[in-house]
Amino acid sequence: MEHLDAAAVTLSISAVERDTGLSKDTLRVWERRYGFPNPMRDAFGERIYSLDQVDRLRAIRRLMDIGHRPGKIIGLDIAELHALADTSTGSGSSNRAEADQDTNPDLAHLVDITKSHDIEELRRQLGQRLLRLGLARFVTEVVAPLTQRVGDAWSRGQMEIYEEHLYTESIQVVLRNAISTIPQPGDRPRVLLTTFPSEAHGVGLLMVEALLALEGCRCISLGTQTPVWDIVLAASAQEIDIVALSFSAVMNPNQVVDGLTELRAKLPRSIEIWAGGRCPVLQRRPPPDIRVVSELSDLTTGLAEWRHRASR
Amino acid sequence: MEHLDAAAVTLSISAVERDTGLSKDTLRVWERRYGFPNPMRDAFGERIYSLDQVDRLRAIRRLMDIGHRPGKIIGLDIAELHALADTSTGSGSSNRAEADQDTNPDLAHLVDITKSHDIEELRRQLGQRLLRLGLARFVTEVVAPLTQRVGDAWSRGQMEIYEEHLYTESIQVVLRNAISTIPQPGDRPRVLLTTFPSEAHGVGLLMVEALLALEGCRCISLGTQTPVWDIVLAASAQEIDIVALSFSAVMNPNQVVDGLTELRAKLPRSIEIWAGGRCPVLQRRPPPDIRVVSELSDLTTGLAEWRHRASR
DNA sequence: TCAATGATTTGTCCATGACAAAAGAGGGCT
DNA sequence: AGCCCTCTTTTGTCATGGACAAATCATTGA
Repeated sequence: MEHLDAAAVTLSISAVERDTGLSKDTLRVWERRYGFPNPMRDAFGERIYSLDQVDRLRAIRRLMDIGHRPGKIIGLDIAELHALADTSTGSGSSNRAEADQDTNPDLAHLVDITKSHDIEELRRQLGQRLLRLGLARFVTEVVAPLTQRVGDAWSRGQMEIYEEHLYTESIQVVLRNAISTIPQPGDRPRVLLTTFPSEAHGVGLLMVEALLALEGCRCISLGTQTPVWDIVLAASAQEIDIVALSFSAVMNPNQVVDGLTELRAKLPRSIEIWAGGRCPVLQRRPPPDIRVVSELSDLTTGLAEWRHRASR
Repeated sequence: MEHLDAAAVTLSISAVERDTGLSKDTLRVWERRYGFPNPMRDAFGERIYSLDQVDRLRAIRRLMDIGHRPGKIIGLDIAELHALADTSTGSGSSNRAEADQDTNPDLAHLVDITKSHDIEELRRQLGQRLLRLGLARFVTEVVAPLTQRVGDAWSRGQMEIYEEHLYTESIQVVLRNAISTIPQPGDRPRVLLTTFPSEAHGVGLLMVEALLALEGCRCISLGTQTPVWDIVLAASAQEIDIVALSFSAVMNPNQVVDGLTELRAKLPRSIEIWAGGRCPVLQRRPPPDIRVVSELSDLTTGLAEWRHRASR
């Protein structure tokens, strides 16, 4: 009778593929080239991976997502991987964000609540701040920096995936509720919100939707993961003025640039493309004829400019 | 629409894997054994599949989901496949669903609204039915069959992906709003809701959450795509009684079975696993010690049983 | 009619080789 | 510095073909 101890648990290669997102091919080729992972074999000669190795693989995956290369980090043990995650900041240590991190005890408090798994309390606290600050300030001063903190904590291995999911779900509940209370939906511009197929993170979209709806935009959200061609179809069917896309730090830079370029080519010039989020490549080499929204506050200025252009 | 490229479009093996749910290994071994699919090769000798073949593969996949075996049907052309799909009813249990499809003009009306792209109207109509029927009947009599219809229409190519996204988003808004108005959250059982990493569809979760919350369960949703090990961690941290998972028809059957078996092995026996959704493999070869929730109405009976057991 | 047994089908795994695309490293140039 | 053009290394994915357990079918005997 086996007990559920972590030591005895092993996974097949397809289970590891499912849990780490690394393809079977990649897992085998790493083993061949780097000697890691180094799975046992079962009675049939098939690979069986220990939980330790899967954890290490996940840590490696996270570091790769923020720009590290497998060959350099695959030899490190789990402690070294975590240490590396601590020193290498994923989302570029911008001065203001750093300051927020250090000086804002309220955010730290909210992160602590998240880690305490008391989601009722988290939602209560979020709701309280929403009421106190109003939706716009709540989004820019609480949700945005808090989400970044949670993302950072996750990429450093200080937070489990399920904790991040609980956080995301709570934010969604609060934001969606708030959005649905915004009285009269505006008319123009009509903004289509979505992400590319490899981007599953949807909180950024909700933040943008909240801010734009407050400013009197008509927001049409497709949720996450829409293929480029379907974005084009939707924009045309919905008579869209602006297509707004959100990119998290974990997205492949080339997919971002290629996708945006392709989208720009397929959309009529009259439709603007706004790209925002924590994805570094947007700052470093933004595609032409795309509006990069670095900060949430850029939304209002961008909107003012659009309205000015439209009124001519 | 611009059909400028329908004939010229080809897909790589990984694109076909994504679109059909058939693994690369399976695609290659079918080619080796049956001579189909029969992809062209590009300049580098890599397989490129025509849209025709992908359509045929999808049709084969659907027939397999209702019990046909690949060797018998892989030689049929697309017309024969469709004919076969029409004659062979999916597992016979679909009398009620079938009747719904044919007799319920209201559902057809809602599908038409979805395809007309008037999301304001769609939400209005949904809200109206919610008020008229109450949340429980709204979920079972409107959302569930409607979602199935939309899914069917999509898999038959009668609906664009973005239209399905618009539908999903509208349902989410309506359901989440309704859920948040359920007055007192119950205490027990504590139910954890989520999906496996390869399952991005979250509407099923919301339906279950609505029904269970109405019955006085405490629902903790992780949203979609949680790795198995994190489900285990979350279940323990949240003192969960029941883990409820949702599976759409497009999920790889083996991933479903393997994942469930693995989860069952890692969770303490005291925590139940409930698996529901339109995934055929759940009916045909359900893993042991898992409660398969075939119909939404099974939730109430299952809950009554759980409470009976718990009260002893 | 049903259960047990042998035959066939089918999906996944394995090992190894190959190669394009991405990322890094220089090297001149302004 | 910064930028653009090379060359080299790294890395993921694809290909081939062999193997085999598990699922399913077909057949036999009670």
